[in-house]
Amino acid sequence: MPRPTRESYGDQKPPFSYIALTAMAIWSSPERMLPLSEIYRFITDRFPYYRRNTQRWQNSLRHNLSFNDCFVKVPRRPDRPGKGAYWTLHPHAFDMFENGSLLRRRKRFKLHKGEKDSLNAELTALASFNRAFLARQAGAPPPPPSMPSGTLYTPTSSFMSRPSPEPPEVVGATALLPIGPRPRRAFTIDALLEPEPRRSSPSPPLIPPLQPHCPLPLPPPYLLAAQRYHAELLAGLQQSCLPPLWTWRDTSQLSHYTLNS
DNA sequence: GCTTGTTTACAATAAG
DNA sequence: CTTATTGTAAACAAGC
Repeated sequence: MPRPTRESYGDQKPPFSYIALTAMAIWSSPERMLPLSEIYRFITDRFPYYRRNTQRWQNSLRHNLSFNDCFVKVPRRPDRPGKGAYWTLHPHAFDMFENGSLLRRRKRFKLHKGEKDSLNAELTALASFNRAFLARQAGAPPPPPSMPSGTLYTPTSSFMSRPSPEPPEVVGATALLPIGPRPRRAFTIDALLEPEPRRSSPSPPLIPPLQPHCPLPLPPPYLLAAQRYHAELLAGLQQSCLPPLWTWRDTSQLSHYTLNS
């Protein structure tokens, strides 16, 4: 645990809003996304002021996470078990802070209803996708490595067996992007298990993941599919985010930030 | 019971 | 002064 130095704000309240503090935490992480507990830890590690009255400010921070559209809750990958979801920044929310001042935003970032709906549909589809994989993992033994990559997923778990008009091999994606301009592959396990995302038109190359999680024993196909989805999501987020918004000015204490121009 | 997350309500403060 | 943004409290649900 870092000790406060005379360079830090010490016990004084840092001149950053909760939104700014949360954005710093998210942005400082390698994957640009953090669970809630890690956001807490980032703040308490660097700003001693927030080591007291934790109930109060953490409630406020959670309020900000839910209330502000600039924060996006991303479901955990099935191979990353843990509590709570990951929080990241919306790709369109990076001009919130004007001229390097993290003290107050230029304007509130607010999504229109259509954008919000399609984003929520996509994220709930991802959550359903993850749950389906977990259910399959728990119910049936992991698929043999010889499983053909085009194998359709037949839902067997209880939560998938609700009466539904759509084909059963579509996992929770019935409402995926009914409106909205972003084209994306059909969110079926079949589509995600394909070796390469086929793109009808040449699209800009995706930014490679910062930390490719690819252990030597190759994970089963459904894990690859989930990883690919998250990689695409992350790449999409990063395309409008690079280069990093701010850097540390004091690397020993990490309490002062400067915004890159 | 605790953590995470959502939501409403209202006070406080900065910005225009 | 008016409005927009931020901070705080609180009720509540879901999941572990």
